[in-house]
Amino acid sequence: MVKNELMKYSCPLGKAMSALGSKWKPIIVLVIKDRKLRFGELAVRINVISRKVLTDQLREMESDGLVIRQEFKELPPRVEYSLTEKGLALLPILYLLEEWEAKYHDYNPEKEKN
Amino acid sequence: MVKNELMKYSCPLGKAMSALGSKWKPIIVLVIKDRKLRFGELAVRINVISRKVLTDQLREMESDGLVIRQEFKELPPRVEYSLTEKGLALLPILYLLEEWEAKYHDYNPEKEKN
DNA sequence: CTGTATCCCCGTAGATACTG
DNA sequence: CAGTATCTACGGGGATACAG
Repeated sequence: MVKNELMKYSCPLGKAMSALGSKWKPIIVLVIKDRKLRFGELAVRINVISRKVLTDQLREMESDGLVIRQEFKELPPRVEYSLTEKGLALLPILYLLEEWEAKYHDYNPEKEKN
Repeated sequence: MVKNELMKYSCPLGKAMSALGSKWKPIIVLVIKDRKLRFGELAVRINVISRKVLTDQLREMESDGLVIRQEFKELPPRVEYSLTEKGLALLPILYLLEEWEAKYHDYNPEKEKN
């Protein structure tokens, strides 16, 4: 969970990366977007993630203040996840990362002059 | 190295995160910035990283087209690292991440209305 | 339906010593 | 100075089975 105490308490970027620097968290943020999604919907849309890992990631994101978990006491149970303001603020940054990847995905650095 | 084949070849964000989603790469990008830094200077500025790991990360970043490695055939040897255009394009995004962290580092999601 | 409980693998990264 | 070469440890992530 705590990737590295040193990281968490030193540079701000380290803290940021420990909040979203896992394999799945950025993707979960992108998938939830501005909607509310049930656990099962999330699992379907990210169909390569196991349920255990999805649960783990969501729990961590919840305690990092990225997502809200809303549980309905019904049968069958229903749980809806949505982004907090903090999580929503991350969206445009993730879009920038996607654009960056799209722009440079075939980039080959020709020996740059100095 | 290849974190996960599925990730690398599916969603663009997955590819982006595999290029900078490691523990040290974002920090290395921020430290190099628009300068050229020698290996030893990097090691000093990120003083908690071991030399082996620093080398590994730099090699991967080189093959991902993020950094340029310029070797001078001198004695004692000198090697200078700098960001490519691709790496430089990452800088503003990382700054946004820092701002995001700074803004929300004490954020506590009050039960948001729906 | 929404999770837990286990168990296990493998990769990342750390420590240390050595080299051209 | 700028790395390699080993060896080791840890823990994230995956598979599977079970539970409320």
